[in-house]
Formats: sequence, structure tokens, C-alpha cells
Amino acid sequence: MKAIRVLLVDDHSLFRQGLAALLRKEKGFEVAGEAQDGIEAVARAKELKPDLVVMDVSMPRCDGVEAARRIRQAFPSMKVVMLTILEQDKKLFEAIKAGAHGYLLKNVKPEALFQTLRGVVAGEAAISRATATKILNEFAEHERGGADAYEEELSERELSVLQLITQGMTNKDIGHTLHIAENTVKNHLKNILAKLQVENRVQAAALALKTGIVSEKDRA
Amino acid sequence: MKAIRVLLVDDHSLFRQGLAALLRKEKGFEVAGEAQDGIEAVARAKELKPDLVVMDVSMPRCDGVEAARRIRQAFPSMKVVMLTILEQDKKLFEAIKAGAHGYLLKNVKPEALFQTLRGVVAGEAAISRATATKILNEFAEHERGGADAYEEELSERELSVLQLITQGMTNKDIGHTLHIAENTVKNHLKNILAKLQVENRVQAAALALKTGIVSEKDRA
DNA sequence: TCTTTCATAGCCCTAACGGGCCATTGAAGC
DNA sequence: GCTTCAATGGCCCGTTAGGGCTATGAAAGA
Repeated sequence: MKAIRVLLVDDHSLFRQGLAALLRKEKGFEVAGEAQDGIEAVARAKELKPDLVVMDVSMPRCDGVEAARRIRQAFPSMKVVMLTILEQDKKLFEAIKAGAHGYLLKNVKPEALFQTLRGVVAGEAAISRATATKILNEFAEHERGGADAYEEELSERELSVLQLITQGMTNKDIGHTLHIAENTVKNHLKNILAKLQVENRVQAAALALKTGIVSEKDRA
Repeated sequence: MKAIRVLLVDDHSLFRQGLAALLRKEKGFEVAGEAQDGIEAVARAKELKPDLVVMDVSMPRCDGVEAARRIRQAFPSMKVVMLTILEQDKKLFEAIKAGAHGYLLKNVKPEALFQTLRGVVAGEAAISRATATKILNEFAEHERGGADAYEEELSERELSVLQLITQGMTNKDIGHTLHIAENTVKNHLKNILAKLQVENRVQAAALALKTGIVSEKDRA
């Protein structure tokens, strides 16, 4: 039986090389190569033609989802599994749309990960139970005509507003700062909440801070 | 030359075992044991008496800083190095106060990490350059006695409330979750805002997320 | 040209928020 | 025994937030 050739992609070299070491010890796997960001991942994938790409979701330059999309377009038979720390719904759906075969949290146990990777190469889909539940709920919402579209990106203006929201400003404050009416701010906010699929400004701020959507100005 | 016996502590088993695999391959190191949270770390430290404890900052149950404090109290000669993903100022100071000998970001390269660990065991302090800069700035701020940061500590209950606030829950939601009246939540919130010296829940949430005041429960 | 998107802005309405003030209970400390 | 303080809860009141709906001018594409 031929070993599964894996391309590992993660910007944290400690994590990446640690996982590489684990994979090398595991029978049936072979580390074809490593990459530390999305751009490099696509290049390595073309160069090495691995059976499987195991990739972090959030990385500098070109993120994992975009890289997954490009890799899947170029090599439809290549398998891609995303790894992430946070269970971010938005990224999850993007990853699935991008053609990823799996979406796993980094807190999986090594044995479980390897078992899953074998399954993916054998043609199974790999998503954790909790994640699968989210998908089903989400699809159910889509079915009954809920709001769709996860790929919506924030406009420049919306980003400005979101930035100020993370600083705890009220709509009135934001309007004053940006020299627009409070009503306009409220409209931008409505769009932001819809696009980020969150319920209120606190969640929007938390998401912005966690994912780094906002700029560095708020590091006061 | 005797190998350095290391206790690895991290709640992500993939990262922990990966690092263990790397350490085993590295000459001069020996993996004495592993633990997946602070409580277990303290127990393992007492049991295994390692030369060095390499520990994640944020973990469920008992976090890395608290575990570091307990370990240092029990074994003053044992070295402790903290690892973290985010460069969280508050945790950094707490870690130093708790007696940690090093505070490193998880994006260090393996070779650099090993070199640093050897230095720590040899008696050096290990803090990244960027981190050191932060320390100096912070001390400078303390010196000039300005509007010094949050010395007021939040009670357990207030932390619970703050935790739920970071998830974007309303006061009513929080009350329901904690089985207390909405009015009580509002009172806790008032105290939280006063202690953190912020104006509203968004700022409280942002502060909590940036400084890592909140626990890891939100990684759901 | 027609359509779409974005930024702007308004209105109405209900729910949520936050400040102020006060009260009770229970546990810990002196 | 007395004090202090965290946690619980209440009420009032004005402000803020957020959903729904509509609309206009500008810019960018089909």
C-alpha cells in the first residue's frame, strides 16, 4: 500500500513541524512538503502533487480558504483538509464552497486526525460532529428562505464603521467622527451585521478583533 | 551531559504531541511528560520533577499563569516558559509576576525555541524582543504614575458575566444563562464597567478579548 | 442604456442599555 | 457582635440599538 503524501501548510512553524514529525512516525503517511502561507501552498501543490493538503485556515498573505480554492481548481483530484483553532462559521462555509473535503479543529487528537485523513483520501468527507450540526442548522435556515450569502465582503466604509465600533463608540459618535448622519451609521451597521451574520455590535466587534478584520489603530 | 527533562502543557493535543515529537528528536532534550491543563500540569510537575515546564498561557480549568505560580511556589528551582499565540500584555505581566522565566510566541521557529529553552535552563531569561519592548513601555507608564491600568479585580461572578458579554449576549440572555434576574446582570455590568473604567459593554468586551481576561469557553 | 452597488439619509417602533438609588442576604474578617 | 462586601433583586428614566421600509445621487459594469 502506497503511503499518503501530505503537504502541510501553516504559518506557525512550530505547529507545522510538530505535525510533520507526528506524521512521519505514523505509518501510511509521508510528508511531501511544507508551506507557511497560501501562496506558497499553491506553488508547492503544483510542484509536489501531494495526495492531500492539510492547511490552516487563517494565514498571512493568502488565507487557507483562497489557497484551497486555487488548489482544487488546478487539481480536482487533490484532497484538501482545513485545520482551524476557532470554529468560525463564516470560514467553514467558505472552505466548503472552495472545495475543501474536511474542516477540523486543531484540538483533535492526533490519532483521530490521522484516521480522518485516511478517510478523506478514501473519499469520505471529514467534518467534526459539532461542525456538522452547524452545517445542518445553517442549511435548514437556507431552506426556509433565510438570509444567504457568506461571501459578502465589507465595503471600505463599513470597515471604517466596524473599526470605530470595536472602540466602543455609539452610532452618534461614529457619525460625528466620520461626518455623516447617525442614520447613515445605523444603515451601515445593519449591513455589517447582515454580512457578518451576527446579531449585534458586540458580536461584530468580537469577530472583528478575533479575525483581525480591523486595522491596528485600536492598539492604544 | 544530562538531557533536559521537559514537561509539556497545552490543551491542544495535536500541538502538544507535535512539539513532543520534535523535542524527542532534538539532542539534549527528554520529554518527561505531558499535561493538558493547569491542574494537571501542577500534578505532573510534582510527580515528575522536570527541569523545565513549557506551558501554554490559555487553557481551560486552570490557566497557564496560575499553574506557573503554583509550580514556582512549590519548586523554586524549576524553570517555566510560557507559550502563547497572542501577545497579550496583561497575561505577560501576570506570567512574569508568577515567576515564569520566559514568554514566547508560538510562531517561533523550532530551532529558536530549543536554543531558548537551553538558555533558560542555563539561567537566562527568555523574552522575545518585541515583548521586551512592551515591558519597558509598560514600566515607563507605571513609573510616571499616570492613569494606570485596571488594578481593580473582577469577582468570579463578574468574570462570568463579562465572558458572556464577549459572546454578544444581552443582559436578559445572560440572566437566563446564569439563572439570575436581568436586574442582577445589570448591576454586575455596572460594576464591571466601573472597574474596567470603560463606558459600555462593547469596550468591556474588546478589552476582555485583547487582554485575555476571559477564559477559553468561547472557543466553541 | 440599464442595472447594480455604495454611500447617503430619513421615519417609525420596540427592545436593550446604562445611570442612579435603594434593599436584602450570607459569608468572611476583626 | 459588628462591619464589610459580594451577590442578589428591584424601580425609574432617558438614551441607544436595531429591524423594517423607503429613497436619492454617484459610480461602475454589462
